[in-house]
Amino acid sequence: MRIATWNVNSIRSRIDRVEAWLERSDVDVLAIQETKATDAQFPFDRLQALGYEVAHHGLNHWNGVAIVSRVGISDVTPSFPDAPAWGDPPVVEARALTATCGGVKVTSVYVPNGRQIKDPHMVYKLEWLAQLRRQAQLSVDAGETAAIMGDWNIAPQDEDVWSMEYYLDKSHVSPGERAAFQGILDAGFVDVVRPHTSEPGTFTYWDYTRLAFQKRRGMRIDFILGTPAFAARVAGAAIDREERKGKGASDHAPVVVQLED
DNA sequence: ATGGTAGTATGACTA
Repeated sequence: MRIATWNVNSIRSRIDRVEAWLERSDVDVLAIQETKATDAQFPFDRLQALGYEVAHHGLNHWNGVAIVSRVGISDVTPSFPDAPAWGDPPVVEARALTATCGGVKVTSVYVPNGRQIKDPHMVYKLEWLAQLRRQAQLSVDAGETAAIMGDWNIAPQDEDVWSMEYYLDKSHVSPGERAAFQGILDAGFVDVVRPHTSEPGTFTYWDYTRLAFQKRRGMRIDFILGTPAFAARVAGAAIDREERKGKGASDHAPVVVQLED
């Protein structure tokens, strides 16, 4: 079974690319982030025509997460217990979606950006991750075959950004964010992709501006974290940076894991 | 040089 995650930055503007990528990548399950759509706007028919079942959680034109699967999809659950709210009035945003696909409990996450070190959105980000950690701990303790995958908006290690000097005092690399990410690992989850993609300069995201992709100025912020039961089945992993190339690309590349049966 | 580009309910905000 092949399982992947991809921040597509709008499913409506990216649907041709997503369709083409699903056809050539041969993935069975894809967790999508930033659909930027409501259910009414989501192109369910296009993905269903390729043989995938689709679960989507989108409230408006911001955020939005989905899971598409051709190995079955059940127990679909939007968000997670005690997820904090954001905005005025405060709303629990569409940033997480869980479903069971082919015997694996998959959670698609779009972690809040944080914006700046001293920004209310950073407080929201850290609280969101603290609550996610609680769920992660329950999942590990229950012995589940589960993965939390998506855009974490955190570069956990210095080598996960093209320049620490550039990111000094910016979000994504701060001690607080890294501690929050480490919290998920401390709960027992494992980064199952890094061991297979350890080459220096391996990133999953490149800013649209300043020719960042061409200059190889990226960040590794998209991760597939699995429970020990999930990690034990991982046979390989890859980051499809080819998908970042050309006109109409998302600013994120898909991340893929191969699971043994 | 708070620029650049891409997305959206687009002349305003998010990433």
